[in-house]
Amino acid sequence: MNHTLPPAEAYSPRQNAVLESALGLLVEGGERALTTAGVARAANCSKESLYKWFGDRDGLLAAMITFQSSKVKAEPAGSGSTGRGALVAQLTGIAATLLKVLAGDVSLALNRLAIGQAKRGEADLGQLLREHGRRPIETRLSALLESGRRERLLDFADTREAYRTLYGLIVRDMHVRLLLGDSLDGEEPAKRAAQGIKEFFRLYGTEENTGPAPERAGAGNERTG
Amino acid sequence: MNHTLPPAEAYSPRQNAVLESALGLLVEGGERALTTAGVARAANCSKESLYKWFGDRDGLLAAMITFQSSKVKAEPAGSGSTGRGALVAQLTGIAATLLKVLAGDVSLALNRLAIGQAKRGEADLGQLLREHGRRPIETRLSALLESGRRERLLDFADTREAYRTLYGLIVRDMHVRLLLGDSLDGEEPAKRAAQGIKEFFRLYGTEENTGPAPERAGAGNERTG
DNA sequence: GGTGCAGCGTACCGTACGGTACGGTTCCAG
DNA sequence: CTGGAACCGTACCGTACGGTACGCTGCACC
Repeated sequence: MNHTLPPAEAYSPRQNAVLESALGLLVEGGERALTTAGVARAANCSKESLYKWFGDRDGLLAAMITFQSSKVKAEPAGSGSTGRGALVAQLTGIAATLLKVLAGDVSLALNRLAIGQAKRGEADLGQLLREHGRRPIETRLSALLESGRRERLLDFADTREAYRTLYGLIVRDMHVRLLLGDSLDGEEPAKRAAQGIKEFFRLYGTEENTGPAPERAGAGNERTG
Repeated sequence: MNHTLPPAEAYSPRQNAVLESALGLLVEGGERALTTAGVARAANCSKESLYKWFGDRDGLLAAMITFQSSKVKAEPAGSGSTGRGALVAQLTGIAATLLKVLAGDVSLALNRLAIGQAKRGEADLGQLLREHGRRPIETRLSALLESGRRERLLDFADTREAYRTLYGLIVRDMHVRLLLGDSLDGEEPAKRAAQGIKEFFRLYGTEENTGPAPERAGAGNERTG
């Protein structure tokens, strides 16, 4: 009966439904709306069951994070094709997915929850969110970057550094802005992803692979004849 | 007696001291520690005075944000010298300052507070924080970028886009990581700022100003024979 | 049919917090 | 000296929330 770290195996269908209700409540009204009584009412279950299943309120929050991350998983691992085009396509796809996930209601709500909870030093939910939410993306992107390096399409020394730069080029300040309540006015995920990847190749592509020096001052005019 | 929007003029010295105490309390224990009774006790003032000065708890939070941002202001507007070296130096300086501010205890605590408060739609403190914390940086950096463009050192179409890319290259995912409770292990602000500016010039510098194609894979070893 | 278990709904408890009221003290103006 | 304003410290109030206990129902199993 260790509730301190949520189990890796999934919860029961009933518990999944409860967690779904809780997530909806969180998305709708923020942390203040996520009371135990509120969750019980929204999910048509008793508070006693909540405490039996998740230990206490913090356990419920942790379960919500693991549950949500388990839903996002399971992607099509990418085709085995090689070459610059394939690499760009895969990177762009992951980048667009990343942007869409980060901008999603549930992700934002959970990040707000974990960040609001975090204090100097202790950061229980934050670590959980990093482990379940960010590390998978990092490993996938890093693997792709390194495969690109093996193909001599990319050139970098430190994978982690390259990954972070790529992340910065893709996400920029969008995430924090959204977390603070700003709206992404017209930031198209796919377009941003493509642009970020293009810029990344200009920085870390091998000489013949920095891509067509893309539209600079003229956004939409002649393409370098 | 409109407490809804905090006054532009500074608060009285006594009130400043109270706000300072409140910030300390927030940094130390997070939002949960920031109770009206706790602030009153820490600042040796009465709750009644708190409510008289700041209206209610939200007014106190808003006052803390404006107060803190007012302390960060007042920087040496930059020398009037021109040329690529000066531009790089100024950009790097601002970038380093930005990183140091973002990683500061008080900034992190206030951002956590505003983010935790933010909900889908309503985001009272978030807007305040963006206005007082992020917009000044954006205007300063944007002005510098445009002056660089006038000098034909930089080449970009959309200032806001260029600014955001610059921001992404400098900050990357550091801010969110810190907000989630991660520690920046060995990320040197000055070094990161210089690296980010260098990369930005490789993307947006004019042809002769993309900088010396900097150390790529070989951080000290052979350069692409 | 009987028995036990899982779970729902509700009532309940203790505490913590936002906000208000009040008495006492200091300080300044007249 | 007197009046008042500002303010401190504390007590107080209502409410909301986390967590627990209890009675009831439905269901599986024997």
